[in-house]
Amino acid sequence: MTRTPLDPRRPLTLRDVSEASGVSEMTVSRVLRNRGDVSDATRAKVLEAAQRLGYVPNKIAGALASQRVNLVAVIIPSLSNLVFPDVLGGISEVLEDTGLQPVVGVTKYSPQREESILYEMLSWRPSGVIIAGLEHTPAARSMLENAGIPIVEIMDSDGKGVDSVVGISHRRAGREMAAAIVAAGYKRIAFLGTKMPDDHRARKRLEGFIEGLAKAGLELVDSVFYSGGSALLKGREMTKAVLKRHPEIDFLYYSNDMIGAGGLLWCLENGYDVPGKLGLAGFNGVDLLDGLPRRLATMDACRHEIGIRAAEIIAGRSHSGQIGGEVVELTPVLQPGDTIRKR
Amino acid sequence: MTRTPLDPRRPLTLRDVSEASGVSEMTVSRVLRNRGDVSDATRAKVLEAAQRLGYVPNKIAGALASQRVNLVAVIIPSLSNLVFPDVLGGISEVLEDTGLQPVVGVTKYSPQREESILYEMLSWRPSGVIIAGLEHTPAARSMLENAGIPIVEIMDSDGKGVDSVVGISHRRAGREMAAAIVAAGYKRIAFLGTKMPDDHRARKRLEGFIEGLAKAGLELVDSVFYSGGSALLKGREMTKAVLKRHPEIDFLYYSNDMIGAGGLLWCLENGYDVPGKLGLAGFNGVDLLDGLPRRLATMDACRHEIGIRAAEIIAGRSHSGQIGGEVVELTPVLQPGDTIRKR
DNA sequence: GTGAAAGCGCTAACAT
DNA sequence: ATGTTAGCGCTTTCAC
Repeated sequence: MTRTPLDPRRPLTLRDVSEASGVSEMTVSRVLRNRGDVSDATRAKVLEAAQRLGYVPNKIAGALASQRVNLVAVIIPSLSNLVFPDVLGGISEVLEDTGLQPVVGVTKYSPQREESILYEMLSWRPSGVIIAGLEHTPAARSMLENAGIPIVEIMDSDGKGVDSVVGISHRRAGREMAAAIVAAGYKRIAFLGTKMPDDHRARKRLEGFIEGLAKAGLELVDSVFYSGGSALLKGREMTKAVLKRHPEIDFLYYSNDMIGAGGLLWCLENGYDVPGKLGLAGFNGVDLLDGLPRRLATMDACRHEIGIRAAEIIAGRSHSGQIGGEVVELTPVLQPGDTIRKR
Repeated sequence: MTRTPLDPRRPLTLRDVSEASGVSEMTVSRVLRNRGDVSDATRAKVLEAAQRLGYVPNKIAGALASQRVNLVAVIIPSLSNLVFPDVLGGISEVLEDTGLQPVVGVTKYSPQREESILYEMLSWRPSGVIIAGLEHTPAARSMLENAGIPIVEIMDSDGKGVDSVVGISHRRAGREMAAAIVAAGYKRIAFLGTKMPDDHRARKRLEGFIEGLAKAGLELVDSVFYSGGSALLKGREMTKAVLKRHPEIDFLYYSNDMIGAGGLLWCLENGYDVPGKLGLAGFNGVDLLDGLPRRLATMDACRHEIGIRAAEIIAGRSHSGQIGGEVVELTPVLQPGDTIRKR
């Protein structure tokens, strides 16, 4: 399809607005970007023409000329998680009044996908990258190191980041949950999680949890990992299976609130004495828990604040004023709810 | 900051790869895009150099030169909804092997935000737009009409679209739910929804529902709208309130499954005879329902398939082969579950 | 199979 | 306050 000057579907250019308004391209450009001094009269002429024609600027050309792109790459493992939408909320909130725009990529917990999404996004020369986790393929890590833009790795602070890091220590979260459970007098404890070899944060929580139990001379009675399907349903099924196998269990630690909620519903329906004879806890602090018949014990993962702090670093508005290499470790708070007994 | 030729943070260009490999920029470009004939020897040299240097192509320049952008704008109202992540899943699935990349914008149900996000996205000259709903500001509609690229409006088929449309009739969904409820013998019916003046699909479902009741000579006993907070919790609260106000109610129709689930849990805890004396239904068919103590009646909104069909149209792979103006009306299926009594 | 030249639509820098 | 010039880093086109 050739582009004649008369083709009505040819996207409009600055030149069209320039001709329609009798003002130079440069001045049109200035008006449209609110730059420099332009008289009210010409400004009005230009805006009228642009609006009448329905001109939409070409950011591709603009970005190439100015070497500036108002995009921030945000790379996360999943959207169906309830946790990442919260992080994104925090990010948007901050970026909204900076002129920066988040662009989201989803890796599905695959390091290979992460690598290729990162490559794709970097090829648009964004102003910064916010990426979940500290574990990346060597190629991805090297891209991040050489990108020459601010990088913020989020969610996890257990390890060394490429540049800035905003997260929580999942290992510590696991340890503290173990400590709370032990302190409440539970002794025969099992772990239920989703099978996600590349969910390093869930893995670290489990490691910390085991460590915490060990400190009290305890070991996990059992651990189960499922994958796929409705998390709520999986939580039920896993709970039923593990309690059948080990009726002596007195505490179930779930790797996330959704499966924990499923487990809680199942236990209540089946007449378990929660938290008297059987304690339960999840992780994340999702607001879905507010609607359950009983409050599942959990730990707030600071999702919204992680988003805010990460975006602030990218926007150069971080509290510290530091340039790069900032490390922010947030502290998740244990919410004992009604599924850990009081002592 | 000036860019000396020695600055190690200056992004690499084709020229750098060209010099490092002793091959012309043009040939490097061909290798990197797998275009045209290049001898294996030079191809190897180029790839080696590109990899060694860590070259990441500049898509901005590429897009400007080629007038081709592999981006598809996807504009939706919310991510925390459980429904849009499913649509996105369908979209990605299809686009994955077309070289196209979805870029997501979230409007929060604000027409103004939708307009500005659309403007922003169009300024990157995407290859297509997938946008939720048929209702837009006049300016947004005009941008869509003049964009000169495929537009697919999704989720809703009750109205006239700009170009292609893939969705379901929410009015009809409401009518059919009403018919099913009436057929089951319920008579004193209330509606519970979230207060969302710009959620046109929820509005149309309610309108269709009222219409369906009218056909049987019935009227809504009550309707309640809440906003904000955990949907599950809101569902509980609304249910409690409305049943207190109108104890004679024998059916509750919820505008979405999440508040429906909250209502279901509350009713079960409070000893209501569901579905004998009180029937319940939601909308969407979210898989969370699988994990509830009883299956909430619902209607599948065909979210995943909507994503697939929309993406196929953008990718030019639609079954019909039609160019533009395609209208696909999907048929939501009533899933009676265990909360509508059988006759 | 490879290279040289022109230009995509803008904006930085420098006039005036 | 407004205009002119020279690219931004690629790809298209055409030449060899």
